[in-house]
Amino acid sequence: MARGRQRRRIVEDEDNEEELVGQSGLEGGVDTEANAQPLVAGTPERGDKVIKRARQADITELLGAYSPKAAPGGKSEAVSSAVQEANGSSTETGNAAPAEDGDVEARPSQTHTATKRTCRSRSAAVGTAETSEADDTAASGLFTALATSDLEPRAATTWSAGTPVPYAFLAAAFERMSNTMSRIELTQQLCDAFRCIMESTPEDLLPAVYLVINRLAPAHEGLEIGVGDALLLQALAAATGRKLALLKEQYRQTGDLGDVAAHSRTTQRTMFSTPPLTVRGVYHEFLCIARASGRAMQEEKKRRIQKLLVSAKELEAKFLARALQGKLRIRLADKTVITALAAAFVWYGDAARGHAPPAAVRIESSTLLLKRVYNECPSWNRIIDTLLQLRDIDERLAEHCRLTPGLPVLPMLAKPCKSVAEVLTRLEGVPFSCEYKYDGERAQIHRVADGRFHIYSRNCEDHTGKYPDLAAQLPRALRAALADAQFILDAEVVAYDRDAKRTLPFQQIQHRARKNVLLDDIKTRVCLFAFDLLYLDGRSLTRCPLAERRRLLRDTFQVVPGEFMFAESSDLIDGEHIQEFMDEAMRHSCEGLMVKALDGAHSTYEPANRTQNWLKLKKDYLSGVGDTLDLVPIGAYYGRGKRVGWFGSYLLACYNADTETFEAVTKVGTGFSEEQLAELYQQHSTHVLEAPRPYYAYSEQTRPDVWLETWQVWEIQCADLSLSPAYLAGMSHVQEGKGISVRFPRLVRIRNDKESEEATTSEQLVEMYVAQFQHATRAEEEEGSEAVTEDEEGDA
DNA sequence: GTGTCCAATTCGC
DNA sequence: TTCTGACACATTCGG
DNA sequence: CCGAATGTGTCAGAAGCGAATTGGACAC
Repeated sequence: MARGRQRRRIVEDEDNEEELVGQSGLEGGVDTEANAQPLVAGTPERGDKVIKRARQADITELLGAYSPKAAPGGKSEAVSSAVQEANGSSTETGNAAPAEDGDVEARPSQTHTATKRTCRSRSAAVGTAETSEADDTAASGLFTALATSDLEPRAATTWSAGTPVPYAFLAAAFERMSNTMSRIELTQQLCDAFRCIMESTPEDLLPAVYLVINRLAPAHEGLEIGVGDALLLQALAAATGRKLALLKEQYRQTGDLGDVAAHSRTTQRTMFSTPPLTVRGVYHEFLCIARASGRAMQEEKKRRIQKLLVSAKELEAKFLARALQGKLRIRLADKTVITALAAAFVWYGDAARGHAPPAAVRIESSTLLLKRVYNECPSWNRIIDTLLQLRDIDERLAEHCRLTPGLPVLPMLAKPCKSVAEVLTRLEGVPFSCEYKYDGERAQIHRVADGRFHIYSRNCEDHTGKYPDLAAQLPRALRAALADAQFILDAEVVAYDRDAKRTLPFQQIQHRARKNVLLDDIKTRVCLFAFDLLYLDGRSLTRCPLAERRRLLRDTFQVVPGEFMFAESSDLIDGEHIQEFMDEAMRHSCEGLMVKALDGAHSTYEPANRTQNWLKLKKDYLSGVGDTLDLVPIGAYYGRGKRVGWFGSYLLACYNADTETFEAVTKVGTGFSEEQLAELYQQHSTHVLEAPRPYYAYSEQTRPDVWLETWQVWEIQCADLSLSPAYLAGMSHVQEGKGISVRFPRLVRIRNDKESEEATTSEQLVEMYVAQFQHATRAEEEEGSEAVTEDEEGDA
């Protein structure tokens, strides 16, 4: 299985199928034996990665300074330890008032973990030992609501225990959820649905969870549905016998393929009846669709979708279509699922033991535990498997689903900041560090037991095959004493010019093939800029402070110029220096800065959370600093989903004064308020053209749904200018056959003071494009040979 | 059969 | 990646 | 002192460019 994991679809499918099908009970058999095994063995699945107890003790000691506050009394040992564990990350000192027995529910904010603190009054929070902190999901209202329910799972199910859960049950739940506005209610509904399933047919829980989050398998397995609008519409046409063009038109009007499918369904009702769809059946069918490959793959996918749709009732068809399109639109994602699942398991466990309704506090601590576990082990297969056997959420879950090299961790993300001042207020009174934010690709690098490396992308996709050069370079970066170390490293891969000793633009790295790259074929070299260490030889470091992680990082690795370097960083104090450092970063072709809490309880690694702890500062966030263009809308596209009835995006052009043409530069679909969107639709509807003006320059790939007159000018903010095969602005002026476009366009405002001929010109665009590179070049000249600095070089 | 091109899809930012 | 909007919660303000 | 107003964080769901990949269609 370990072998199979690093390859993709075709060959490994056999293995995967067994794994998925087995665990989800899709083959009918409940398969408990296979499932029971890992629990006993201590480490599910890849059994060889047992973490040594002794090592674990080390880390506990290391974390001693951040010891948990007292857990609330009167709780089961298991839950207490869960709370302790979770609390470990957030309490700076042990001086919080000891929790008393009694009505814990009344003051949940004291007992739950504040893995992330609220930012507003950090100084105050420090002063009061942070007892008033609230977690993101620590809405007492939420947990109280989840703890009160009169659901009788058995009575609420329409199917008998042990039989497959009908897909209609899920579809009905989806429909209900997409109509409830309140998040609390929504979570409650999801919780109820999960409870019904696990009380009656627990083996359907895993496929149900996958259908809810609309994924097929853990991200690193790389299983994708591979169905887009086009194919789906074809299948729909075939299943209902309606004209493709008609369906397309309907899609345009409703913006929702689900509605189209549901509607088509009713018009073409049954000639013969098919067996009802089941949750496991639909999930299994999705798997098959995802795995279809080779000759006539599209046909097969289409056939299977068709089959599903034919068997589907109205609501079922709606959500099947949405699921296949990847837009379930039930207003919930991972975090909500975690909360609902945690609550459901508390109820489930209590039901088994004949307890009274669960207390809000226990649901809260279970949610935090589950969240933590999911962060470090994002595999629902593994988690649900374990939970079903434990029939409870407690520390044993964390034991079985822990950080393991070979299983990617959700990466920590940063919050955008609009100014240096904002950074300072957010990090007031906390030591912090600034790092260059390199313009490359995030990489999480794992060294597993057999000494090999696995490289994962920001989305936990396996990119090992994309960077064989990194795997070859890495051993040189490990210090001799730690040559065999297992680790998980967080870093940025950046295209690098070794002769000039400088980083290259993002477009270079984007150019690399995605899989099966051979060392000899590599043209663009790559340098790794490491900035964090999450795991080292059996120890999870995610709850160490950044200063500590960074120390370990530098103790473990050494700089190899041009191959492995540490992200340039500086532990500064005031805003003045931040600005200076930012300018310096820009001169080194970086995107900006990352600012991170360095020490204390708030500097831990919080996977997947955009916390205050990591802030990102980019020049184009800063108002009036980044590149701004004045462009003219010349076309528009119909909106979908939320944007039905309006234009969802517009095609924008610059003005070529020489040829007196408007040349398409980019589309823009973000930056406007809903109100603005509605207004713009109104306004531009009255300026629609039958056909494009002869002086519009565009390529077929960007042909809009409607053409517009040139009567407005919009100010557009962007991050960079890029060379484009799809846009004709400044065509061939910089590179033969390429035009100029922009990265991350968004609307800033409407320039009512400008005529369309006063828009940014093609010439100006070319100048701006060229200027981008002069910055870096000039910086290099000024700094001489020291263009690349490594503060660690002498250290190596 | 083989090669070439296009359209659709996914995924990086 | 970018952005906005809705919700839930916590704090502050005002009668 | 309590309710209203305000501020903040989280989450979901709109939307962008460019590149690689892959199947299908078509020419040779």
